Amino acid sequence: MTTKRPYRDLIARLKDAGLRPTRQRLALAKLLFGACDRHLTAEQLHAEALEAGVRVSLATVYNSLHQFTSAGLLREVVVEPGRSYFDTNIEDHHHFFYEDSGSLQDIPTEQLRLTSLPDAPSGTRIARVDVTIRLSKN
Amino acid sequence: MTTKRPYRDLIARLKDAGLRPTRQRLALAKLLFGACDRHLTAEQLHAEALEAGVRVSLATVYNSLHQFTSAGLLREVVVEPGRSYFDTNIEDHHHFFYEDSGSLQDIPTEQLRLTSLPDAPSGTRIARVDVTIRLSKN
DNA sequence: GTGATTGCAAATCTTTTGCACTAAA
DNA sequence: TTTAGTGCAAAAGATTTGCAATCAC
Repeated sequence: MTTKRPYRDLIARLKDAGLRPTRQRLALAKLLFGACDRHLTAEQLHAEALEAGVRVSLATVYNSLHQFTSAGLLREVVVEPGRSYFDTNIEDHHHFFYEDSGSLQDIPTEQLRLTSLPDAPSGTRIARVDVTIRLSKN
Repeated sequence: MTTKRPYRDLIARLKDAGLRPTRQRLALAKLLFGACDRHLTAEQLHAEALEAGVRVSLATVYNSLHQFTSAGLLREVVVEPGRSYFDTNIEDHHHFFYEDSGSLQDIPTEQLRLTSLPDAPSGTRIARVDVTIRLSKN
């Protein structure tokens, strides 16, 4: 588990994305892509890294998250003023947002499919469609 | 145009919402609700107020926007990290977001209707569904 | 070696807050 | 009056940036 083995894929993944597999990027990538799909803020990822014994600065976490996003490894999700989430699921999908806890959850694709979309205004094209279902407590 | 006439409705509107029709709130309400539907940031509204010769502090603009939102006169829309828009259209509707200019535009209701939604997870109810179509330049 | 990456601290930007002052009822 | 509302300046958060030190290749 702590061998070099699990880094194999990650190194390739970073290289393919044009990013040098530095110690920090690898450690962050491992936390992000190691397990299931996740929705994390920079702050949260930074805390996880420190807990895992990875020395990395918050600035580098921000930089890495944006680099991963530009490279298409992550998706940035904005649902609250003043806070960005980074989603490891880059498939086409949508979100539940729990207003009370501020957490995000993927909506299974088959449960929400947009059948018809408006045309993009002339001179533009649709880059992405985000559906957020905001949930409050009963 | 600068008579007291146009304030009649606004005064009633604020009073109905449980807000004292102060000079600042009235002026802001006039800018917000005077014409067509708008999408404004606090900063933008503050600038407009100053241009219109209304002396009001940015803090009061923020306060008023949130009070209007709580009162159901406005809707807060979050599409970009670190910036909130306030939408004078409180009907059920969705948005185009122009990524290059950072501006919002309503999508005519009939052009995007969600036919099926997932059930709300137990213990929660759907407070709102936001669809944002992100547009980039061709 | 050399250019990319990192860490730190300072800067920036939006938004909120505390509190004395002012205005609406 | 009396209580809500306002303005200011300071504080708070999240994020970014500049630059010297460090690391990957």
